Amino acid sequence: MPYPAKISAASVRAAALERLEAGGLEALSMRALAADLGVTAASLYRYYPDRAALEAGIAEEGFRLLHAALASAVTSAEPRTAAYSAARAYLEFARRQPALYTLLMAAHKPPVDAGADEEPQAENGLWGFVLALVGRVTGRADDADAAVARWAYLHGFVELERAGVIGARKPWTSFEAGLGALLFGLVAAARAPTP
Amino acid sequence: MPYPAKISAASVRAAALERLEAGGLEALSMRALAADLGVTAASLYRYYPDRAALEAGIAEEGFRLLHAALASAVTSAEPRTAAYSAARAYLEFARRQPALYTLLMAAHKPPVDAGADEEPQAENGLWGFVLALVGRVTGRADDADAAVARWAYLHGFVELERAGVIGARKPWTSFEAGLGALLFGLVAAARAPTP
DNA sequence: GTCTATAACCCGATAGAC
DNA sequence: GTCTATCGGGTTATAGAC
Repeated sequence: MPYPAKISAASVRAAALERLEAGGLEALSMRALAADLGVTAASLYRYYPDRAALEAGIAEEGFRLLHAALASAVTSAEPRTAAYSAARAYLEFARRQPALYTLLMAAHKPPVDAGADEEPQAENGLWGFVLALVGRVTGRADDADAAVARWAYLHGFVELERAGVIGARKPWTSFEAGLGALLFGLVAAARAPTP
Repeated sequence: MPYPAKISAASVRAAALERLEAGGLEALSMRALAADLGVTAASLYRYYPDRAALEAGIAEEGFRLLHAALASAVTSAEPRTAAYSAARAYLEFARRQPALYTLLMAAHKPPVDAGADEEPQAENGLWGFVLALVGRVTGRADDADAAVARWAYLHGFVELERAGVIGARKPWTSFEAGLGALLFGLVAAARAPTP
């Protein structure tokens, strides 16, 4: 007689996020997740048809969380200050939720399929935010090259730190120094259309 | 009567590299690897006590391969040209052997253990090479910050491309542009000890 | 040194009762 | 909507015969 449902799509996602934070991505199995929720694995399939769908749902929520974290970190109207704040927030997000971050980065793997653009909405919103942020620094709107470069730097730093490459050398100072150098160079490149 | 050994540590590693290239990291199971070699899984344990040891052996070899690829790509004595060549070679290595590259980056996870530095030799050699390469551009020897920043950018670009983030936007132009901007900024920062 | 056989786990997913 | 039971697959690793 369990008439009021014990779980919901939202509660499944929430439990999945917790488990992800705690035990990493590979610890997220349908069985274990169901156990956390006090149900059996079979029940989950009422809310998500398979594991891939569940991961997609988590990623969608993760992109929203990341977007919100970046947006709320930007308190200054000065472009460069804003870019720094957002970069630190990005790094912190990845540090605090490493498994979720990994899932986000692996989320849009499905490379082609068809022509229809069915990218997750939350991700598009995030990309637009980053694009605008960088554009205000370089003075060029829609400067995708610059935005990609910045993102690559941030992502690479996150992963190197995670891999243990940093730490032994110099953790924090490298981040600020490299970010400063990259922004400096991007601004210079935007002003002089380069060789 | 199989007296001459069918396999060896080296042949195991070689087969593992092939399989890695073909089927990705998760396709590298002791069973499948043994099947490739024409033996049973149990035989592998004569040469590597467990899976972790095998992966470590592969990683060691992978670092040597990467180091060799970078070194042979540097044909110019001009620092900036050399840095560009090495960067392209790095990107190409990651593109051609994606699974091996992933394994390399995940290889030194074992974070602490004890005080003794038991890092793989091949990796230290690689780091020294990169450090010298970047140092010649910035004019500062042992500029770890700059080397880390450059590495982070390269690694991040590799991973973003792999994740499908690039491609849809702008693949190649972003790489060169961002790398140029980063190097420009690093040189500038090295000359003026910064704010 | 390689083999067979097997222990002891893990996983995703489904059918059908309640 | 949740359950039990189960199918069918995967994995690392070991014991002991040859």
